Amino acid sequence: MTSNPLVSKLEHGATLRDEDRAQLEKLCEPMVEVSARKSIIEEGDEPDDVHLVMQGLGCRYNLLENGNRSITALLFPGDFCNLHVAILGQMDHGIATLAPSHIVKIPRTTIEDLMNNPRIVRALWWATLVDEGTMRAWLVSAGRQADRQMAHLFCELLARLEAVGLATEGTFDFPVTQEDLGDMLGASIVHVNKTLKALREKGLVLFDGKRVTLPDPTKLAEFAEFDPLYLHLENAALKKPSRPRRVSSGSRAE
Amino acid sequence: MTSNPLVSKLEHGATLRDEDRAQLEKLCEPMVEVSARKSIIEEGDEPDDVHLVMQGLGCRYNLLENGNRSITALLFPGDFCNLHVAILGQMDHGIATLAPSHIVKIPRTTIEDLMNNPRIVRALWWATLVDEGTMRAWLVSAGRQADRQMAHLFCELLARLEAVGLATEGTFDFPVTQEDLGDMLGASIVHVNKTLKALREKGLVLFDGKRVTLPDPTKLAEFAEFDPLYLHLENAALKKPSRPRRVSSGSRAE
DNA sequence: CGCGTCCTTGAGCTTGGTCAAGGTCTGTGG
DNA sequence: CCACAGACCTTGACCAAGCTCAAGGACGCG
Repeated sequence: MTSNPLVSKLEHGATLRDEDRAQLEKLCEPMVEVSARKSIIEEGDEPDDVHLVMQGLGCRYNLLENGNRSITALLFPGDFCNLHVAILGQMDHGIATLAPSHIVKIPRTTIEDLMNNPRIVRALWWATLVDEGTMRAWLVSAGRQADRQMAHLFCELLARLEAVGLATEGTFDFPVTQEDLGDMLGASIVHVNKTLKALREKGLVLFDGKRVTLPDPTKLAEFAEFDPLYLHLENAALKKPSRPRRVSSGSRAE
Repeated sequence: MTSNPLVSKLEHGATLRDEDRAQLEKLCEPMVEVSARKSIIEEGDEPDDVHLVMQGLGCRYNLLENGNRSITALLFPGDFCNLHVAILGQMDHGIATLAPSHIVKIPRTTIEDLMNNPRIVRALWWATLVDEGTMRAWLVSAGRQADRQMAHLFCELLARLEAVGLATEGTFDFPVTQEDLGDMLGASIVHVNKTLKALREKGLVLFDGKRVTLPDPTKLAEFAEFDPLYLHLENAALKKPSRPRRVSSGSRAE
């Protein structure tokens, strides 16, 4: 058993040996402390190092011309900010902290060394695909009403954080402002406030700006139409018994 | 010069040798013809083969419980449907055709062979990252008004299709219904119709269900706040001269 | 104690959804 | 060749979700 968030996350997607764990743990220092609401990488940057969140909470974001910020992903402990540094030049989005965090900067060459270990390559590829699935789920969710969308987000957070031991009994730390939440959902701060109130009155979500409590996760998942398949976790919270089948009249190729 | 869409796409992201091109071209047969609106892979499937679009138009989609379909990506010639088959088990989304298409099915083992060629691995990784950037751009776009969002989509299509020689002079084939367009934008069919009318009256977009004409791409890009950075193409259409800088009061780490 | 940041709520307006009706186009069978 | 059906497009009327503006309250920190 390890307390390293990178290792415990990757164990969900790949089979690692002790030597792999040691190699991964060696990556995770030295850590830099970054306070809340700091920019780490900006759109257009060409960073030399790969950044990894070890503690706290970061996000991917894009700024719009009207000054709005769109948050496209949350980065929890064990999540990489820019693993692709060696392939793409400029960043097409920014990275910032939402809460006080510990970040590691890993030189590009160290990452290239990792690529010689096929089990680690596989694990990192798995993590990338989960990130992609998560973004897809956000995109689908963005087309729905704000209350469902917000409920879906909280379900996802519970499932993700439970998988790395950061949530128990339907509660977890989530120190963000309502404005941050609005940037995640593409909603105004006023509407976030009213939506939170509605979910609270339904007994689905309690949130005080620091911590989230979900009194009845199953009921919340039903309300949100949440299905954790996209997280590709073995024993995900809120897992559905069976897959929904096609509704429309379309027919299958061949 | 090749007419193979996979090769000409990957040349934008990696440097290939003749032997690499030959190896890639060998993948691309035999092709299967699939008519429009057919399901190719469904959510929950565990496909054995990797599917690649060679001609036509496909999409990634998710079905919601109310029967709505959310299209999360468009698959043009040269795009893989499920390159990750070896890493993830179940599909967390479906793949379908929108237009009549030619599809290749590549056995998993052939893909594993490809992974021994580092230039091809790099090229495929680049393609995956571009897909990811594209999805991120859709997510950001989803938070904006339908007319801007639609304009953004048409700008993206122009840039992507120009890069593979499928668009000239601001016009390209795009045989989808307004309902399909609604599924891409998360908008109702009625609103799609009215939005198309508004863009037409502004002289920005002409679309007849088969073909798109953009009379003034620069003006459209300005309206859409389109920036092709996320496509990571060397000589992208509609490229902006400089990157926008941070507006908010946030400060940088360190 | 005072200021800044964040939360809360109401009022009015805009965007976009739903419903309904009719129009166009195309392929098929008489 | 025409009639018809089905799929898709178009438009108007009305309603609901969500945005902006505005004002005030709670809380924490220097």
